[in-house]
This record gives sequence, structure tokens and C-alpha cells, in this order.
Amino acid sequence: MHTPGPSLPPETPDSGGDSRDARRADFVAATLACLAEYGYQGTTVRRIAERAGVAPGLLTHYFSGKDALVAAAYRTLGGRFSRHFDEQIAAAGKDPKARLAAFIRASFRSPNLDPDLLKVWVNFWSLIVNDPEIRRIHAENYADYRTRVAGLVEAVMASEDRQVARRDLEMLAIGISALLDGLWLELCLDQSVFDTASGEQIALEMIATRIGVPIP
Amino acid sequence: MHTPGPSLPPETPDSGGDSRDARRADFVAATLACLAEYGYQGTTVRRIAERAGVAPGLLTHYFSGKDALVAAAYRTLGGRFSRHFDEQIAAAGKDPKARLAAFIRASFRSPNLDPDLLKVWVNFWSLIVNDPEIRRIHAENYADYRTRVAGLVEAVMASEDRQVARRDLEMLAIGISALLDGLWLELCLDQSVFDTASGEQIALEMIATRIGVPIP
DNA sequence: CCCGGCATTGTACACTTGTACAACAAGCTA
DNA sequence: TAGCTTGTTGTACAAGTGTACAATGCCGGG
Repeated sequence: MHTPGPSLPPETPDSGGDSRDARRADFVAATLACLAEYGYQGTTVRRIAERAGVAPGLLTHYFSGKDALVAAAYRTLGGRFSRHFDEQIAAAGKDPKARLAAFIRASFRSPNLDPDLLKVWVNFWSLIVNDPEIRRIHAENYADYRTRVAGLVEAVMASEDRQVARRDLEMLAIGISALLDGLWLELCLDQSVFDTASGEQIALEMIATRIGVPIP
Repeated sequence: MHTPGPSLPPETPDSGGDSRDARRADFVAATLACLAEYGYQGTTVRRIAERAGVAPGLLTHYFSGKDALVAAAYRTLGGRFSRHFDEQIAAAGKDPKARLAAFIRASFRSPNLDPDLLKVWVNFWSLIVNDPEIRRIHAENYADYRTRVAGLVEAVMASEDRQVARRDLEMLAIGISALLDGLWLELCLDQSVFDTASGEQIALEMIATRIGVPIP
């Protein structure tokens, strides 16, 4: 799957080389695939290695251990989501309402709502509770998320000549992200009750009425 | 902790006796305690037995295996929550708005928001994804939950002489339960961002504006 | 009083887990 | 080509997993 040899020797001590990062990315990809298919319980070092097409022992050569690999996978997935949101918002142009709508819709469209990714995400949620490192990453992700939501809402309000107190904006952001998380969660646990299109509509309506501004 | 001997021999084949149920309840309690303290990973048969003050081998005498015990624990916890909701709603009297408010408030008050119980709940969420039996139980719980929410909202609307289509009511119930679940989730993952009082307020405001009726 | 049937114990078993490590392969420098 | 570094393998190891089971204790009914 990969040419084994490194093309260049490490130049600086910390930038461990490009091929090394690519190999680490392979491990992360294999880990996410295993989490999606087998859950955290079934995501063993051996299965990850098998998925990556390498020997189990190689893991400790690229990561300090399984925990570090899982944390890296969580970081990667969070970054991927974040980038997806940024892209969709940017693609919506400059109108604040369109940007908020694009963000909400992005929460229910690929690659975010790939059922496999949802399963992975729920697994990470359960890890947050007990693993301090994963919790630290979550705290960052969640803070970024709330900041993003608050910014989008603030822009919409400003465009309507309405001022919102900072604290109200924060509460609003918590409520909106909770709604999206909750819809996401249930959609992940059981996709037979409602589908992504319904989830999108529910979120749009609830958020629009809450901030008192119709969203296109 | 328990008198070991059975007080009465089994009368009928299926009602296996009272003491037997009590013993099973002990196991369930120990399992929930372990889930809260160590997470699912750390909830081993040996630790459960230690918590219950019995030998590990006794588990298979009361349950077909660890999976069955965990499923029983999930069922127990869901039932406990459900009962808590019923009580709080009933205690609120007959006014539909007061009843809805009581339900929302109950979501953020003891025993529901005991941090330990939240940790347990998140662990179960991650199990739903991969365990069919747990998923089945969740489907029941979630259906009951939505029915309850829909009923409360419908009563409020009726008291305001407003009719809501069945499908709109269902979507409303999904949105409200998603909001509550999302707030619950974040409150569980990281209690430093907002507290239960804020969560309660956010939920009340968001739901009240959504259904267009102020909630006391 | 003894005895049959439970509840309960402690342990053994087969298996899986994450990690460590000696050995081999392969390319670059000199 | 020799030597060195690095990637990679396969396996071994200790620890821990859920479960099965013979043995023990203890009670109530005859």
C-alpha cells in the first residue's frame, strides 16, 4: 500500500518526515474504519494493523500506544468536521442568514452524516467520560463549535439591526449546538424514526423561531 | 448485605421467587455503580462481583452472562428515569403548561442529573450502536419518551385552542427530545461550560418560543 | 437428625488484550 | 561494498477477560 522506504532523511528533529506522517495517517484511517465497523470494544491493535495491512508491532513505532492512536483519530475526525463546516459556510457567500442556514444543513449532509462516522462519533463520546486526553480534545472542539455558532447567530442578528448581549449569545450557542448534537445522536442510534431531511427541517425551524428570524 | 437463604420456595415456574429478584437487583445496582466509576471498559465481571460483595462465579447463576446483566441494568435505569418523569408531571397538577414545565425541569434535576448517572447513560449510548439487544431497549425507551413529549405539547396546544397536525407534533417531539438529549450530553461530557440551571433555562426558552406559548 | 436442593465460593480454562523486543530487510552515505 | 539508520515483521509475554464447574456451606422438610 505504501513504498516502504523513506524518500528523505529527517531534516529537523521535530518534523519527523513526510512519509512518517503519511504512515501515521494510515493508522488513523484504519482505526476510524475499525471503530465504525466493530465499535470501540472490537477495535483492537491487531485488527487495526490488519486493516492497515501491517504487522501489529508496528503501531508502537508510530504511536506511543493504542490510546495515543485513538486520540489522534479523534483529533483527525474533529478537524475534518470543522473543515467541512468552514467550507460549506464559505460557499454560502456573505449573507449572514444564508451562512447560518448552510451551517445547519452541513450538519446533516455528507460527509458528516455518513452513518459510519456517526457510529465512530458516539464511541468517542463515551471515551470522553473516562479518558482525560480525549476529554481535553473534546473541550477544544466544543469551544470552537460554540464560537462558530455564536458568530453566525451574531451576524444574523446584526444584519437585522438587533443587538444581543454576550451572555445571551453564549446561551443561544449552547442551545443550538445541543439541538444539533441531539438530533445527530438519535439519528445515529436509530435511523428508523426520522431521516436526515427531517432532522434538517426540525433544526431549521427550531433555530429560526428561537432567534426570531426566518432562515431561507 | 442480604440474607442468603430463600424465604420461600418457588411457587410458579416463571416467578422465580422474590429473593432471586432482589439478588438480581443487587447485581444491577453494582453494575451501574461500576459503569459510573470505571466506564464500560473497567466494568468487569470481577469488579461487579466485588461491588456486590459476592464471588464472580455467581453472576452466571443469576444472568445468562455479562451482556444480559448490562442489558438489565440499562432497562432498570430507563425505567427509573421514566418513573421520575411521571412523578414530576403528576405532581404538577392539571395545568398543561405547568405539566410541560415540570417535565422539562425534571430533566435537569436529581436523580436525573446526578453526574454519575450521566456517565452511565453515555456508556449505554455507545453500546446501542453495536449491541442489538441494547438497541432494542433503546428503541422502546425513545418511543415512550417521544410519546410523552408529544402528549404534553398537544395538551398545551389544546388548552390554547390551537390544533397541531399529527406529523407536526411528532417532529416537535423529536426536536424537543433532541434538545434535551443534547443539553444532557454536553452537561455530562463537560460540566464546566454551563450548569444544570442554565441548561434548564435554555431548554425552557427554546421550547416555549418554538411552540409559541410562554411556559411558567 | 439427616438429607436433598439450593446459593455461593474459588478456581481453572481458553482466549484476547496491549506492548516489548530480537531479528530481518532495505535504502542511503561514505 | 561496508556500515548505519530506519522501517517492518513475527512472536513472546504478562495481564486480564468472560465463563464453566467441582466443591462447599447452609437451609427447610421429612
